[in-house]
Order: sequence, then C-alpha cells, then structure tokens
Amino acid sequence: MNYEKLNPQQLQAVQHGEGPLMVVAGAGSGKTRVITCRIVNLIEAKQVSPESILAITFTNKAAGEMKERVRAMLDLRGSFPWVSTFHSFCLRLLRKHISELGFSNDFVVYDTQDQLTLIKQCLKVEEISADTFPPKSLLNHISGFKNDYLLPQDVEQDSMTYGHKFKAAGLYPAYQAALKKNNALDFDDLLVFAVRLFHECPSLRDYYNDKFRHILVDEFQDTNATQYRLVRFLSESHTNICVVGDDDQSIYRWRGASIENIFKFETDFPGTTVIKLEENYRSTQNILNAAGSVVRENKNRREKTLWTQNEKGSPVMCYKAEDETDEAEYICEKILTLNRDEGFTFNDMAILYRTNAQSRVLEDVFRKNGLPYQVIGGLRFYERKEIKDVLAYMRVVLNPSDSVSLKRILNVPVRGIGKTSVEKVEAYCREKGITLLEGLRDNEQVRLTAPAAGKKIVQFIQILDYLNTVQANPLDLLKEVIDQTGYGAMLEAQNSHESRGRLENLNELFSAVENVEGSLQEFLDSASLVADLDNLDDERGVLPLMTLHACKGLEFSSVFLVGMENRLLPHASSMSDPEDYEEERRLCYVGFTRARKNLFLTHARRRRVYGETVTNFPSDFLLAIPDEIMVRESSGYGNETAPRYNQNPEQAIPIQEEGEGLYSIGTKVLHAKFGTGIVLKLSGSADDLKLEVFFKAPHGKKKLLASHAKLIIL
DNA sequence: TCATTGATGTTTTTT
DNA sequence: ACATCAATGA
Ligand SMILES: Nc1ncnc2c1ncn2[C@@H]1O[C@H](COP(=O)(O)OP(=O)(O)OP(=O)(O)O)[C@@H](O)[C@H]1O
Repeated sequence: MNYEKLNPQQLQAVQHGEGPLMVVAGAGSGKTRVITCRIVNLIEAKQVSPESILAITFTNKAAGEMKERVRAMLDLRGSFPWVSTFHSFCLRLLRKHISELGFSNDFVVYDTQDQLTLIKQCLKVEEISADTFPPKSLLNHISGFKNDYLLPQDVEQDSMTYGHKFKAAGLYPAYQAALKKNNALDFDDLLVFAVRLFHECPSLRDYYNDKFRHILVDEFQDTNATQYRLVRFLSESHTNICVVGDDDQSIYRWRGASIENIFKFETDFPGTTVIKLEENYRSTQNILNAAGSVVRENKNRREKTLWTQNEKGSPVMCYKAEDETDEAEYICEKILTLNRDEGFTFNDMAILYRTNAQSRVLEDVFRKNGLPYQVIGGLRFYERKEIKDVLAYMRVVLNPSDSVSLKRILNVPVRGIGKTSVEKVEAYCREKGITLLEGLRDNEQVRLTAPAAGKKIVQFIQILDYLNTVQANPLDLLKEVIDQTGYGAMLEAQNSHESRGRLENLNELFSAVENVEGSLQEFLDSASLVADLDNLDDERGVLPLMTLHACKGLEFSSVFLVGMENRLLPHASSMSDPEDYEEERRLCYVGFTRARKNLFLTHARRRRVYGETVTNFPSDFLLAIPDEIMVRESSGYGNETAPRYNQNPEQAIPIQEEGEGLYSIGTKVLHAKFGTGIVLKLSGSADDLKLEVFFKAPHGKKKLLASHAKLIIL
C-alpha cells in the first residue's frame, strides 16, 4: 500500500475496524491525514467497497483535496467514495427524495439575500414593522432554530420573553409556508429536511444505513445539532462512525455549532474508541508555544498535550504600526523580502484578519507594490447583483414557482412593470392561491393592471416562454438570457465604469458555465453551494488574503495575522459574553497554528473604521505570549510626535498614473481571476485605457479596462 | 414609472 | 467611507 507516513496513534485510528471512533487532537497533528488514510485502508485492507463510504468535510475545497489524495493512493476504477460537505450531501439526497416531504424535486435553494426578500414579504403580510423587528435578526433566530433542529411546531413561544426571538418564533411557520409556496429551501433547510427525511421515512433510513457502511466526519467540533442528528441517523444500524476534531478549533458557535457534540459523543455512541494525537508535524516549537499560551487561558477547555520534534525556529514577530497603512506597508515589505531572499513563494504565505473589511487597505498597498494577491471571501461572486439577476432568469425557467427570483427580474432591465402593477397582481395571487407567474399570465384576461403595464407583462411572459424552449443547455440559456432580455444591452447602454465591470463579471460567468458539465439544475446547485474558499488557487503563486474563519484546515510557511488589537481580535462584539470571548481566543489559536515556520503579528495604534479614526490597544491575547519567544518591532518613528506621514509628494509613488508607457503590446500582466496574460491591443484615452489581453486557457482573449481590472504588471 | 436624492446600514465570522 | 436602498418629486 502506498500510505502516507503515520505515527502509531494515527495507525491505530486508520486500522480501527468496526464501531464508533473519535480522534481528538490539537492543530497540525495529522487528523485529516487519518481520515484520508482510513478511507484508503477500508477499501484496500478491509475490502469495503468505495461507494459505501461517506466522508464529510468542511468545505468543497477540502473535499476535493481529500478525493485527490485518495485517488493518488489507490487505483480506483469506476466507483469512488462520497466525499462532500454536509450541505452538498444533503442537497444531493433531497434532489432524489424530497417528494416524500411534499416538495417537488426541482426546488430551488435560497441564499441569504433571497431569504431576506422572502421574510420581508412575510412581515408585510403579517403587518409587522420591519423597523421594530429587523428582518436580519429574525432570520438569524430562525436559522438558530433550524441549527438546533427545532421545527416550527417544536418552537415554544410561551417560554420566551417578548423580543426578536419571540417574534421570530411566531413568524417561523409563515416563513416556512412562504418557502414552500416558492418551492424553495433555504440553506439551513438542506440539513433540516435531510434529517426529516430520515426521521419520517424509516425505509429511506434503512436504505442509506445499508448503502453507507462507514461514515467519516472531519472538523467535528464545528458541527451543529442538526448535523449531529444526521450523523446519528446515518450510522444508526452499524455505528461505523469516525469523527475527528479539536475542541480548541471550534469557531462557528455563532452559526449554531456546538463543541458539546465532541464531549457527548462518547455517551451517545457507547463503546467509542477515543484516540489522541499529540505530536504536531506542522509548526516550529515557538509557534506552537505561542498558540498554546493563548488558548490555555480559556476556562472552558479540556487540557491536551501537543508537542513537536521540529526545531525551535524563529521567534514570533510582533510589529506595532502607526496606522493600517503602515501595517500594510510593513507586511508588504516583509513578504517581498521573504520571497526574494528566502525563496518562499507567495502562495506559501497568507494574510489573515478578523474582518473582511480589513483587506481593503492591504489590497491597495499590495497593488501599488506589484505584489500579486487574491482575496478569499468577502462578497462572493455568485452574490453579485448582475450574476444574481441573470441566474434569477435561469432559476425561473427551471422553477416557475420561484416568485422571489421572478420579482427580482420582472422589471430588470426596466420594462415598465412598476411597483403598483406588481402589487395588484400579487394581491390577486394571494386571493386565488396561485403563483405569481400564474397571476401574471391571468392578467391578460383579468386586466388587473393599467393597459400599458399589461402589454409589458405579456411581452415579459413571451420572453420567459422563449427561454423555456432553449433550457436544455446551460450555456445557450445563459447567452439567450443576456441577449433576449436586454440585460446585456442595458449594461452596454449605461457604459459606465461600473456597468463595464458588471459586463466583465458576466463574461466570467460564461467561463464558469463552460466549465460545468451536466444539467442546468446541477449548475445552479453548484452555484448555490460554492464557498469562496473553494476558489483558492494554489497554482498561480499569488498571496492569499482571508479571514481567520476561512483559514481553517490550511497551512502556510509564513502567516501574517493583522489587526491584533482589542476590539478587533478579540472583536468588540465578544466583550460582553465570556463564551464569545473564548471563541475569539480559539480563532487566534487557529490563525497561529496555520504557520509552519514564521508567524508575524501586527497591530496598529490607530485605524480608520466606519470612516472614523479610532485608537486601539494591542490585543490582550498578546500578553499571554512569553517574551522569550516573541520579538517586538515598531515603526521606528517611536513616539506620537514624530510625523509618520510622507509630506514630500515626490516620495509618494503615484502608481495610479498609468498613462502611456505602462502598458504596451506584449506586456505581461496578472489578473486576479484570469491569471497571467499578455497585452494584445491598446485603445481608448489614457484615463480610459482599454486593453485586449490574452490569458491562459481556459480564459483566452478578454477585453478589459485598465482602470478597473486591477492588473498587476509583471 | 423613473431618476435623483437622502437614508441606512455595513463590518464578525459563512456552508 | 462606501454602497446599496428607500422615499421623493418630475
Ligand atoms: N505521521 C506524520 N508524519 C509526518 N507528517 C505528518 C504526519 N501526519 C501528518 N503530517 C503532516 O502534518 C501536517 C498537518 O496534518 P493535518 O492537516 O492532517 O493535521 P490536522 O490535525 O488536520 O490539522 P488542523 O487541525 O490544524 O487542520 C500536514 O502537513 C501533514 O502532511
């Protein structure tokens, strides 16, 4: 067998036969490797057939990597284990069986924006003021119910004090009914409905218990109650369940995850074999020491050993910056030096921060200095307005009852179907209990709206009907949507800086569709479930920037953790709740332990936040780190009176001045999404320079705006 | 019905 | 600071 290296404890876990198994161990101790090798061992040594193994990972990317590893170790022809996230697994399950629960299998998955639109509608119908009860807060509570597997009928409003949660409980049934009317599930429903399926259909439960003989779950510390139930159902008959996790790395409590799942596992699964891994293979002694010092301050925690044979390594560096620009410049310089002098590639380093907003200044400085980077997270590609609009057309074609999507596009681009018309039709629909699209069709006969609007509605329906005739192929459909609905023409007509960016995004959507094989349904599903992290590209050699939450499970030679300040890490919102505060510490622990060799921490005396300058104190977490292993640096300008700003305009490098000369035919450039390319053509004026660039496959020739495309000249 | 303006919330984290 | 969104008048 072509195993990866394993220590005796890992080997024991890998070779463990039947029955429940839990591996609890600190960061970098090879937990994920255990799962991977265990899959291989089950197939090779225990003759378990690949398709009867189900492995759950935290992200689609982790799933992809795990599949890759397994593939590398085994020669599998044909069948393959199921490796996916909880959500993808549930979606696949529901597409097959949801009819058992009274939904049709072409249901649509609503994202947060769609949920928000829907709950606002509910509020309107129930005549609840959105000001006293913020839709976001209500949704959060409803999500909380679902994460705890509380169905609408199980939520006891009586036991609650009057407030947002109370109102959310009251609204929950109406919200679910609205989803059903739209033939839609929200994100959390994917899990809830999967559990319901097993709960209400014993035959399906038996079938899947029989189908999946071994269940493996990575990152078990961040599972919620609903996921826990699902795991129990899946392993009910055979209890061949292997979970792997680290309670110190539980960072999704706010999303309903419960560390308790680790603690109660042994009681819920009698006869569990517990294995601890104590050797860390990833980090230097200093890094491990620093991380341990921080997280050991947590009260609610199980002590565990974590040691390493690795060398002591460099001390942890802690830089005190004047402001966020200084912080970014320090990091930028360090990274360029590490790259130049020590040969670290950019993708072997990472910038981690607590909040997405912190990336902005870093990006500006990196761009100025020609440092290629890639932001993970933030606003996701599929959440952008133009993408959502176009996808909404496609969704309506597939699922005509989806009125949230239908309303979204009814007057986009503007075609003279205004608010009053829509409201009239909606009222009519409610009365007759039909869907919005059906109501719109009736309008021609019933004449609810002004004649002008009625005519427009007829035209709109004609477009939809036409789109229906081309729905077979996602690529053709996308093309027709952009052409026939006038969406593309609208953006071209606007001809603004912004609209051109949107057009570019639509082009990118084209390449995404081209790369997806399979049906329209499968494409829309994958679009609903992709996490931005799944786009993390290790090939291109660019520096990744991401939040501490997004870095889970990854590793880098050098890690920069920025904004080590009170109110940022720990975040201001955690200060009032000790449990939240401890989670911030775990977040810090997760960040530190991503580093193999170098850990750089930075904090700024002042930074702009919400457009105001605030001064922050260094993070209290820094106090836990022993002096012997940390070297402190500062901006060299020492005290407050020293002018930090470069008043000399000649010194401030004006990179924005990208007049002639900066680009010419043949210039090599780097684009955040398309990678490296070569300039083929230049046109337009200096401040509105248009480029035609040829990128590597699969992107090919692209037209870009120099001012918008954020290109880096290589 | 549309376009401009002011208001609002965003930034804590996301499958 | 910035962007998106709702109210306002044309
Ligand atoms: N027995 C071993 N010998 C040498 N290296 C190992 C061994 N086991 C794992 N590693 C290496 O240690 C690193 C961490 O492994 P892995 O990602 O599996 O740990 P983990 O416990 O899942 O980490 P985390 O909890 O931080 O996500 C990887 O680089 C892996 O290749």
